[in-house]
Amino acid sequence: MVGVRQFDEQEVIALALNVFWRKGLGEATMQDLAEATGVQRGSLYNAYGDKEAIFLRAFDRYAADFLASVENLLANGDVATRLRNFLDSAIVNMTGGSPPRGCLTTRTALNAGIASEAVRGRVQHLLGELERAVGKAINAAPDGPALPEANRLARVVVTFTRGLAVMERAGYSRKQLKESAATFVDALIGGA
Amino acid sequence: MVGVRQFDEQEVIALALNVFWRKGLGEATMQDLAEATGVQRGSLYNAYGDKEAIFLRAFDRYAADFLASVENLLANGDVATRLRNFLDSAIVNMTGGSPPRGCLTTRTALNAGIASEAVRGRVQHLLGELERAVGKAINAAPDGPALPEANRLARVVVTFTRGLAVMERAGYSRKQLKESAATFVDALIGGA
DNA sequence: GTCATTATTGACGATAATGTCAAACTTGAC
DNA sequence: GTCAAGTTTGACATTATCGTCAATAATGAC
Repeated sequence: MVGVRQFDEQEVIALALNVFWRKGLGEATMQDLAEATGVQRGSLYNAYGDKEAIFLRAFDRYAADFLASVENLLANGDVATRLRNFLDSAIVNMTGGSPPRGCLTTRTALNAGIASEAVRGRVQHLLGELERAVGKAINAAPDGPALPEANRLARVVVTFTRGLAVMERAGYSRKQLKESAATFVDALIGGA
Repeated sequence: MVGVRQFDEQEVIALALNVFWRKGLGEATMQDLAEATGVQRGSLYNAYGDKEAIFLRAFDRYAADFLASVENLLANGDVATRLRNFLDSAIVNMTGGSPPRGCLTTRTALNAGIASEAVRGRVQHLLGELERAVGKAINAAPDGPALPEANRLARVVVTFTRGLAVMERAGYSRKQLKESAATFVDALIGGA
């Protein structure tokens, strides 16, 4: 390797992820990324091609981390406990930062009409993986339902988390979201 | 009145609503609005001031119409029937058009971080009104729960509809959304 | 019919973002 | 040390959007 890259790729992608998380794919500019990473625009174009390529790398990292964390939280307890842990984690994820960053997946999905096929594919894939993980987890719980029903419920749960992400953007507080999530689980599982 | 407006305000706002619905407040340009309405950019600036003012008028119309329609659908039947009607209406609303337009409220909420205080306020107000209408309706149903619980459930239901809107943008079909909604109501009410 | 008032029009300058490129620079390989 | 390969840099042309404005046109009031 001769002409060697002057910046740490991992770090640049992490910093870029933060920009996309706060502004969204459409609103973030190459200038934003250059400022946040300390790498000039020209270098970013040379290294990655365009903004979307950077976004895809950042999103892939985000998706892998989030999914791994979720699988871990879904591993133990009865159905209600697993769902509570999953929903809490999603709420913490979207209300983190100051000001809160919201949910990257949801923001990206909302621009799916504008974004490219590749971006749409990543969102769909992550949502599918979440459904799969939740379905598997509630099916495997000691009091879990049988498989086709578990998968239907998983989709409802994932859909509900997307709703929480929208409500967060609309101004609902972490506390309000947690209360809604608790009501949801109680009503869904019949624990109330 | 001396120099009189050359265009029909109602029609222009309706055409503008369609543009915002398809593109979102941030992505729609004054040029888009000018082309869709047949009114030149300069005239739009003269008549309304800026893009956001046009958006607020369009959104207010949309919100009033949607809310009126929803209140109507929530007026009869047991809790499950009322919720099914409400969810179906939301799904039809967001999957209408070709290609589907999605949900204007949800798209707008996702840009709330960027948008102005006035825009955020409209979104919050509409969501609040929806919660109020749903809470009142399920409380008033023959088999409806008492009030504090009805309101908590209403928030869960409204949150779920926001989730449906996100899933629609992610590529889920009307049929898939309806199936999810049915599972949701069955599980929530215990009708399954 | 005249006029005052308002709307319309098209052009203008400003700003911001994109993508590209040649020149300069850096560095590992030999 | 020299060199070739790849990176960095700053500048450039292009495109898009915004908001404004002076000139022109239209019309209700009298």
